[in-house]
Amino acid sequence: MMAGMTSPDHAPHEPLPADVFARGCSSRGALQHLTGRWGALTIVALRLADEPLRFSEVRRRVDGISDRMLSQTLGDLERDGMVVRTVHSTIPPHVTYALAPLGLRVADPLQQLTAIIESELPSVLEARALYDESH
Amino acid sequence: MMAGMTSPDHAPHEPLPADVFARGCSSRGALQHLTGRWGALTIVALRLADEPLRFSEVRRRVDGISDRMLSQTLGDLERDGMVVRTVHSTIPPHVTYALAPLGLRVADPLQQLTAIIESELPSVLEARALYDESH
DNA sequence: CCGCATCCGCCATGATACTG
DNA sequence: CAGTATCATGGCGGATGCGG
Repeated sequence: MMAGMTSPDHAPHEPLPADVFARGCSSRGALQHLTGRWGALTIVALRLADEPLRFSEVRRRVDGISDRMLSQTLGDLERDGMVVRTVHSTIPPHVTYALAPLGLRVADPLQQLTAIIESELPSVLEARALYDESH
Repeated sequence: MMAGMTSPDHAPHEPLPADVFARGCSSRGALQHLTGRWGALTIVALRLADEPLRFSEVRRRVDGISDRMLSQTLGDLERDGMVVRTVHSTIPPHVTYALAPLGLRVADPLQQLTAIIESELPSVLEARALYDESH
């Protein structure tokens, strides 16, 4: 029994069990991996690169991420089918990460989101200044 | 595009465009408020409601959120200009939250993201099962 | 060297209780 | 009803070390 809002789900074809608003739904976990501190930036970095990136290249693009968090983030995303990890048997060995088809789909809204935030940052800063004045 | 390309040498106070990939950029904070644990769900809940919601209504829709986190999340979003808080001087007192224009813009990609995750949850679960088999 | 696992300090989170 | 205050905890992230 899922607690949560009763969404106006009038899907005539098939039931949609997934509900990100439901506390126990697995989609929450998947969303968290994408919207967590580093998930979105990692996905968008891979999207903007438009080619497989090595571990250190992702780390360089996602400024400030630690090895540990990058490793964990990529692992979570790979497990969820968002990222494909490829080991190249060369010398020295060489591992690349690329977006899986599913990762490419979620990358689209994530990139839109980062683009909006970047372009609207002045508005955000202005709103913060106003807010801080009266609080 | 400039995203991800933190030029190695540049003037420190140059009016550079916002870059979510840069460690110190304020846009990181704004992104974090939106992609944090509760930010996206709160925004999308307000978007789906399509009308101002009371504190307790948001809490009911965003299943599992605590008073403390909802208060903090709404406060952060209000400060960033994403949400408008309105106090109605009635008895009992009545406070509603609605999306500001900027919040409405970011709600669009966020809602797309949640929709993709919900519809693709079976793929995610299948990917996880495959991953867990070989790890 | 690159990728990733372990130890540990710290902050965000959450449960509970209290206030306007 | 709409929050705020206090305290306990777990996840985050840095430093370090190991394995390929």
